[in-house]
Amino acid sequence: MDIQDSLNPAQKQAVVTTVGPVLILAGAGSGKTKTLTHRIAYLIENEGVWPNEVLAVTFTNKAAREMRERLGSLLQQNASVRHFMPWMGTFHSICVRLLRIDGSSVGVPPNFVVYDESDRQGLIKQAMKQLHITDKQIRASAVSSAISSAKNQLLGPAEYRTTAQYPFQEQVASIYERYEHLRREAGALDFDDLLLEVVGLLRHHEAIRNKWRSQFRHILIDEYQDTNAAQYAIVKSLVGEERNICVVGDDWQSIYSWRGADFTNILNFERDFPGATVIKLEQNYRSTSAILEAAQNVISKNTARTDKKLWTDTPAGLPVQVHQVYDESEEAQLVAGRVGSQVAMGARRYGDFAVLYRTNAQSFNLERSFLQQRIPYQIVGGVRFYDRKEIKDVIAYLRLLYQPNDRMSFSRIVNVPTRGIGATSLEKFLIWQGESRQDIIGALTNVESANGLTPRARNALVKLGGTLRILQAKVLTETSPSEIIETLIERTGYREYILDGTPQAEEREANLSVLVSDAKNYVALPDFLEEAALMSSVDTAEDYEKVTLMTIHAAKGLEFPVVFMVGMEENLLPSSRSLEAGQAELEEERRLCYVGMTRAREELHLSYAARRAQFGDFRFNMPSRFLSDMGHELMVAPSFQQPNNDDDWSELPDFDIGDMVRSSQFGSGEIIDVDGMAVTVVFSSGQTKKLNVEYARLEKI
DNA sequence: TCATTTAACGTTTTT
DNA sequence: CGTTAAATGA
Repeated sequence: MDIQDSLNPAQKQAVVTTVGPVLILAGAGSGKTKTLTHRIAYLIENEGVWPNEVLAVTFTNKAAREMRERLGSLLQQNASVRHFMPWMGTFHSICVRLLRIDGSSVGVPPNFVVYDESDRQGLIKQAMKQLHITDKQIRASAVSSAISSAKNQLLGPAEYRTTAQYPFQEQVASIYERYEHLRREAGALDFDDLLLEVVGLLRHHEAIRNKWRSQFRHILIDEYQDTNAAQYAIVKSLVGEERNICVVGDDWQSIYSWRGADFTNILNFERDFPGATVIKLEQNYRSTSAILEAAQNVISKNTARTDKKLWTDTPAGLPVQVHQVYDESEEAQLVAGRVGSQVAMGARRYGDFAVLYRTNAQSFNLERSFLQQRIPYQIVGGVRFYDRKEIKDVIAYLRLLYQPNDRMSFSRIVNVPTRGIGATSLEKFLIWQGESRQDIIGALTNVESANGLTPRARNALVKLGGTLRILQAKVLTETSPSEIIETLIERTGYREYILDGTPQAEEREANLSVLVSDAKNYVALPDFLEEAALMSSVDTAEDYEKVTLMTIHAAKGLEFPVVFMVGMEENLLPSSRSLEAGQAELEEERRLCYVGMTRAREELHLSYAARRAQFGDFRFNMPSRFLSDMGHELMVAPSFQQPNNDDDWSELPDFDIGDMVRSSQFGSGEIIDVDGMAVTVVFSSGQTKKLNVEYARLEKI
């Protein structure tokens, strides 16, 4: 089979135009991934390009994995099979690889570790503490996003200070400075540093830049509308004299400007790379024309955009359906009910459905209804597997073994499991360790010579040091990651620590087993650590037997036969923040709405509630303006009946003293006190808990 | 000085 | 319900 066979003319052109800059404006559902993979296959098969001369950048690890698989089967069908692959991955993972090789030129240690958002905020809190800035007045998360956007604009602490105007920015400048100092000491890089250091590497080291330029003879960038200034700088540096750069994107689907993404990068591509071939993919293969038309009506209200006209030759299909409901729990019931009946009729499988929402908080009610109606579901995003406490603990141990200057990780695990080392002892130890010019593990084993520590703390530290030293030896002899983890869990007493007799113990242990089997996929510890840090919450494997629940952001690039978009209300979509912020932000919300709608292949349902519990009380939001933008071809489903009781708590069962209840967490018990939302329950296990009926899923029995 | 108990809080979107 | 920070007790 020829690589070009299944392609339409525009796609074919995108595949065979292999010389010079190429801009592919790919509308939603226009076969973008297919085109990209075919292009790579074509380069390798027909143009004699070696796989390792190709650099393909994707937006998520999942997209990279998918592309790798597709490319594998594409190349296998053809004569010559090469068992190695192009460089594929997110900007972040590519940068990790470059820095492992050449990072020493810009002062990045070869064994650096990657800090995620919560690590970064932890370090910011430490920096603030050292500067005696209370985290009451400035939130660490605010500092974090300020630092992040500074880094995304390629501003170091000094440059940032010169731009500071307000007292807040002055303070951030100091924290930023301190943070960078601590981060360097720990041998760690945060997400933004990965990009920033590579920018510096390529800018200031001509030989290295030229090396990579001649290595990557063909560069492909997916989701180019979501690149930020740092990523843009990397692209510009890597493109060599041949200028074989191909970017794919859709300004209509730019939804990450709050993260520093700048879709003018795609609008300026022709200016940056003169003589570029521009190819528009406008035929949509995904959605029915009813869905496509409604989506097009929404997006066309934006002013800052390119002109495109998506078309399809598929039939109109069912009209887009709008459902008005009374409140969020009725909304959830409606969705779950629809899913349940369609599956019961045999018309669909659970995996055919996706429910999309603006904020993660909205998943709660949906989950409850799905549980009640016994419909299997999976949440994509939300809490990452690698964000669970037991997992982060083990990762912290591993990081410390690999990078024994990582104070953050050390502080996390020094008293986990409990060893009798509290805040005071830790601080004393760290001060001494800092002065003694040894790394943490070395300092632990020599801690006898430290003074000021209580004998109890000293003994505990020595013992910990011994254990870590043994484990560290295993890292150096390149024992497999899974083996290291297993030894670690035993030797540190971590297994005993999580088996504390509570009902969650089993789940925690199961999570550790998953971690061990995950680790079996990696030969060396650094590879595993990198994956753990860069694995995003949307990178979870899909399950075809479950309904998918996720944010609209997380749904980008996916498609489903039936999509429900819930919470189509003013102040939610568009969000209240965007309404306050202004026109540009509102246009981004509109794009977000467009992205959500175009995920649907056959059926699209939109719902809005008259009343919604938001920010602690009840809001009465207007239907989203995007609904009226969609045109008149919508089917408005029968409106809700106002529940006959006007009690605010109608969905929550009434609880009285003496009632028997069941909790998924604590088992069954008896209510002994009721105080507004707070209910005191004595459980059969003997423990007494004060629970909030709004959050605890208490079931009356 | 450390560990356990109690109170307060939760709302964008994420590599 | 989870997590986190303060308060309390050993």
